[in-house]
Amino acid sequence: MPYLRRVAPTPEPLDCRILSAALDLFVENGYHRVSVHEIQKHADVSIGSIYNHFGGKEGVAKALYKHILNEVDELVEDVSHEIASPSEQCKEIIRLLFEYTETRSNIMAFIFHAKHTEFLPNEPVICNASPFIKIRTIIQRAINNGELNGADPWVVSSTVFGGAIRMIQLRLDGLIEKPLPEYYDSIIESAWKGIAGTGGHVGINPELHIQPTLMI
Amino acid sequence: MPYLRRVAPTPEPLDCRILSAALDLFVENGYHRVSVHEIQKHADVSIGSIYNHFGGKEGVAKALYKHILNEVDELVEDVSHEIASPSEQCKEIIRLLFEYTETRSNIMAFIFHAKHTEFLPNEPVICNASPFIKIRTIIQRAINNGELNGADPWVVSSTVFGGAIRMIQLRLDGLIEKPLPEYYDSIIESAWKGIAGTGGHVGINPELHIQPTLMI
DNA sequence: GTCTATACGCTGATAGAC
DNA sequence: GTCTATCAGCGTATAGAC
Repeated sequence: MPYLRRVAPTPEPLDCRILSAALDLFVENGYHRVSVHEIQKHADVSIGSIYNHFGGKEGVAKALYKHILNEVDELVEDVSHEIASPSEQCKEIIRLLFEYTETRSNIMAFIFHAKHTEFLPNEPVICNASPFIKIRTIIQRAINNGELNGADPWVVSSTVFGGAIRMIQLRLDGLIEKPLPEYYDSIIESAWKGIAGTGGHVGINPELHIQPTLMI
Repeated sequence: MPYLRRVAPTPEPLDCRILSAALDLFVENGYHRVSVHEIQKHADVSIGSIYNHFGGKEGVAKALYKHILNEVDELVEDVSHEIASPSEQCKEIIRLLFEYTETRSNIMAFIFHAKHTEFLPNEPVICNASPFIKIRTIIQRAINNGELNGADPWVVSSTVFGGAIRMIQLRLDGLIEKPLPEYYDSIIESAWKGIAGTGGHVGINPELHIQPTLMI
């Protein structure tokens, strides 16, 4: 009777409980304000287990970081295989990131809000992680393609993803009140067509030089 | 003989030495990896002085934060008074931010890289600080003006500043190798005119649904 | 106001029973 | 492999002399 077996479901693996608790706590309070004891408490495991599995707090953060990066990497891979046009791949990635911001906000917060170099000193900056490199490759393909214009790749990728990432951060910070998917069409159109109105100047501004005055 | 007096110049005020040292250390190592002893050592003052002036490490961070936000606020104010067109104001602000990224990178890093809520729990998110609110007001004026199009203000401001902020972060992370001012014309043009090429689709992508697979 | 020496709590980490 | 009890060290903060 297989049905009965499901009355006592296999409990969630210990590793997952630890990582899940750590993610929540890190996002909520920041890495340094979370102690191993708190993780242990929230994950309902012993301290010893945490050290056995991950070697310590930094090990937990590292595993979490790798795990999440891997998921994002798969997301990019999936999109790459499902869609032919590089330009459309970018749009789909943005659409999915907007979706995740609503459904898995902690993961997005961990990616876009956490300052990883502060608690993972030996890791390269996140922009050099695999999925982000892949995204820049997609951009380059779109440029070669003619789907995106021939400006500097940094400028193109910043324009394509900068607005979306900005909105994700504003949403995570609680400033934007509506779910991001509602803005998807609009942000894509703005990035691709630009935001110049009908009444304004579209050129580069003239030579204006306000001297910097910062004191520190 | 006023000249002679300058042989022994008034030493830099103690407060400034502390804030300056703290800024460097916070940016280099992150707030939590910097101890009060290190600040004391680098600023060449005693621990007692730090506690007398700022009440502790968090007080130093808070003062630094306020000070820098104030400088940015003045920057926005200056631009507002020098330039009439809201749209041109945005461009000039971006130009200045690019300039600062080269000349005062620590300040930019403190603004755009530090996770303030982690060490200043009671402060509102930085996007709600005065200069950023003013910038959004400028955006709104440009929309009312017709200088920027009538999309949602969040979309417009994210498109206008998202690309620039992205480039600042990439530059601070060491990925972009050339000084940002070289990209200024290009990023402005991309944001205002969009980045669609001649050979590509400019429309919204069709209904594509890749299911989320993140596990945590 | 400035400094030195000191106290104390917290946190990451370990040892050892089960 | 899992757990509990305990340790050692660091880092904030203070007390008190000058």
